[in-house]
Amino acid sequence: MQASPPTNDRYYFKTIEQRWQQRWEEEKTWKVSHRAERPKYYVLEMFPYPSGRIHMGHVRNYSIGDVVARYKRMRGFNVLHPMGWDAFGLPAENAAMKRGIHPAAWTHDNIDYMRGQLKAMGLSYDWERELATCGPDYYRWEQQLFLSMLEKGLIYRKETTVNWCDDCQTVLAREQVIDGACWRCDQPVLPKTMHGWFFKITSYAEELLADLDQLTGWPEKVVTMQRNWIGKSTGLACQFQVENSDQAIGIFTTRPDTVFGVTFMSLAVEHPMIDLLVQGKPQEEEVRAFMHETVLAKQRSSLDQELDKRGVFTGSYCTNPFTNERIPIYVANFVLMEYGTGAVMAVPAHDQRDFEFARTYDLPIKVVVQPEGDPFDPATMAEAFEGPGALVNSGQFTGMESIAAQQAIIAEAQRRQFGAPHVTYRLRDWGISRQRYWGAPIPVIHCDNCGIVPVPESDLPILLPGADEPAGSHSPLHQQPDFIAATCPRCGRQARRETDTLDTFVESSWYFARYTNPGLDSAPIDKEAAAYWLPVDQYIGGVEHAILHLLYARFFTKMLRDLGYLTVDEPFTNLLTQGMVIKDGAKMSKSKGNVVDPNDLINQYGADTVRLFSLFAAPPERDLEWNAQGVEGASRFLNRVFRMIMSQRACFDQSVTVDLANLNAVSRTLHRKTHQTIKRVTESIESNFHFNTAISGIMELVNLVTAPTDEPVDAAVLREAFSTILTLLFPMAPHLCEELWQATGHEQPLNDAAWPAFNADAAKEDEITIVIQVNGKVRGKVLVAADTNEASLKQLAVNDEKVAKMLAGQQPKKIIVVPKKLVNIVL
RNA sequence: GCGAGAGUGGUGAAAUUGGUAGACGCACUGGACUUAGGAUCCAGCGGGCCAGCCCAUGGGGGUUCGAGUCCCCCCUCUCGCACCA
Repeated sequence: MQASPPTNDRYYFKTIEQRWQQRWEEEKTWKVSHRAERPKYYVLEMFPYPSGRIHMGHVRNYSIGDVVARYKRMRGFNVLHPMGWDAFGLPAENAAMKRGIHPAAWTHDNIDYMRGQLKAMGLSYDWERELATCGPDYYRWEQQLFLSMLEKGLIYRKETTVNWCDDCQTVLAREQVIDGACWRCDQPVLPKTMHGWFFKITSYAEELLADLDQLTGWPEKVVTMQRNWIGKSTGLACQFQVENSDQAIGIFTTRPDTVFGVTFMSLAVEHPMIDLLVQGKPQEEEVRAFMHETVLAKQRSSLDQELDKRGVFTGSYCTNPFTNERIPIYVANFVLMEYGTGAVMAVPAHDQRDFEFARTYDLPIKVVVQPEGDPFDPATMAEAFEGPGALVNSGQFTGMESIAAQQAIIAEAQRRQFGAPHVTYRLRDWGISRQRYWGAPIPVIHCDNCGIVPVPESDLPILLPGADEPAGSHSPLHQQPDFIAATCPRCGRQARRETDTLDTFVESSWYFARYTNPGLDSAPIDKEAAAYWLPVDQYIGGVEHAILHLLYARFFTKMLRDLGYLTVDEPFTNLLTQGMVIKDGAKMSKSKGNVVDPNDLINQYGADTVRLFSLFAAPPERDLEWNAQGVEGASRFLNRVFRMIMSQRACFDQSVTVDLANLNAVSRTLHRKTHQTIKRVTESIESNFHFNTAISGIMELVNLVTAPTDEPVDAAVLREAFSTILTLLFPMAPHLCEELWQATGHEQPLNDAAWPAFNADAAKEDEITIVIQVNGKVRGKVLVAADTNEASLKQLAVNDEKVAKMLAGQQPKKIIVVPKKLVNIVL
């Protein structure tokens, strides 16, 4: 290794950073194994999509993760810190089309470039674990997991109305539809009927909800969002017999206590029983016209505005099983087929939507829940009463309170066998079929004889055709006859290969488990390695993944546990959702034209400066306001550290230890501050990763060392201060600190050093400032020995010149002494 | 509408269990060193009358010897969900 001559006045970050990066690369400094004595720590940043080049959001995300990784290593942990690429997806296909190249080529070029950028940041990854989800060595195992899930009944195929993005020519999951538009291209989403594959995530709904309580290391906001997304409702499922028919309509309600107030029934326009109800009725034509019109209106309104409540009578009636009342059946535009049963028992007095509908069509309103106060008058009510109260007009349940009545009514329905307690979730099964090329092929074969036949495991992987030939086709698979042609594994006849590819969110749902042994060629997951490393101790990424990715990953973890691969229930013990990088009041983005390219910054200031700035400007969970001058500030600080240590490194020549008894005042103060800083920095990192305050603590120590003094500083104390500064700063600015560590004569790299030990005695102040207050207002300060007792403090306060003046001889009412803090005199 | 979070100097932000509000940085001002300084160093830096004091953590109440911190009401902003029966 070539050593550049150390100089006292110039911090050549380029030379320094290249030298250490090269050494880390050659020595594979961060290679880890699950066979180790030390306790494990798994820190993971959400892996990037290889879009071209890294942006400031990446810089921030990976700087935070790298500090955690390096800090934990210094604390003695065996740290797993991997990196890879979420490499399948639409942008590659779009870019490929635009440029006339293959998506694989585009993706791999981007990966190569971005890998170089990450290495230029000096991030401490175990690069031997790098994986790209578009590689057959990754998706082959995903295909195998698909087969296992299929076998277990966790995957099914059905025809549904899907969210179709015409621009992207593909289906979207419900989670990928934002305000009626595609999450990627922002174009309106259209309904389309087609066959698709689904993961039965709903069979884990209860566990996904219940285990949220375990996630105490997650931001409450994310837990709440997931809870709302899963959306559990409990209530009564109940049958309403259709008049003159052997059919019944099933309904679900969370308010069984209002069942005596039902005055009509509303069906979604998609409800399968409508045909039967209107057949031969005079209303048939009107109902069909309404259904048609409503379907069109729902498409046009792109879901973002509430429609007026409208509907038509079907001409049919059903019977309320509790009252035997005759209930007219309507079709209504506001009832959702996807939730509950698509049929609603309408209680206009106690549901605002039903109320509006009833007022529009002049339907009866019957009050059955009455809170204390004046009784409601259906004729004059301005809105529905949705709160609890005592039941009225409710037969045997009259007089009961809502909550008790709900239980009693459900019990009654059960006893009389027309209803039962029921739980409904908002969460729906995860549609995973995509009609695009650049994704993992779904490993099944369609046979006219045998139906859907899984591809035998020995035939895996089903390779994505053309991916390893630069000129290969990247048309959607349903347009590639060579791919489609297959023989049925069961009967041997000609059959068709499935042409859907998997949603890219499938890849990111289990990559963290694959990292524990990414090269394994006999199974998707190395059970031994996964048992050692998982769960991820600290996961770090953007809050935009609060629902989608994090819910899917949790689902996969539970599913992989049930398949025998994992032993944990939850994948991520602690979650840090970092804020956005903001410039000029808006998120940095190409479309806004306010991006700052990390490359330019690294070239101009060096990786350490860029890292330091992104850590110092704001705590990680908060948005980070971009500020060019702030980068200058970070750069200035590192230069100061460099000059400070290079100009005084002679103190490292002798190895004397700190001799507390013989220190002058300046040295004693520095020794104390050094230990106080260790405590402060450690606590800032440990409690909540507030690196901004950790860095300001180090800055204070540097300020003290460089402040002019009238006494010489003891060499051992100075050396201790310098070592401490370098060690504490190392996780944030590793290149500079390693360089200075070496320049001060250390043989072992700082990377292998331990976090400095805090000495409480050394940090203890022997003199403290006591604040003197009168009536809670600061009136003076006095410097006293730390062990001054309460009585003396009181005396000191009363004798204070200013206090004495205010007292003017009178006795204070009360004197409050807070040890080591203040004395408050109450007049 | 429902749910969650946040409002502190010119600015990014700090403030154990309630205990000196504004640490640290940026910007700014003055000075030193310099042919020069956008380098570096020293000093100042919430507001007002510039002494002593008063006013200041979105606004208004309250609890307390003492409130940025706890309680109640209101305002503003951000983010999620949104006809979920």
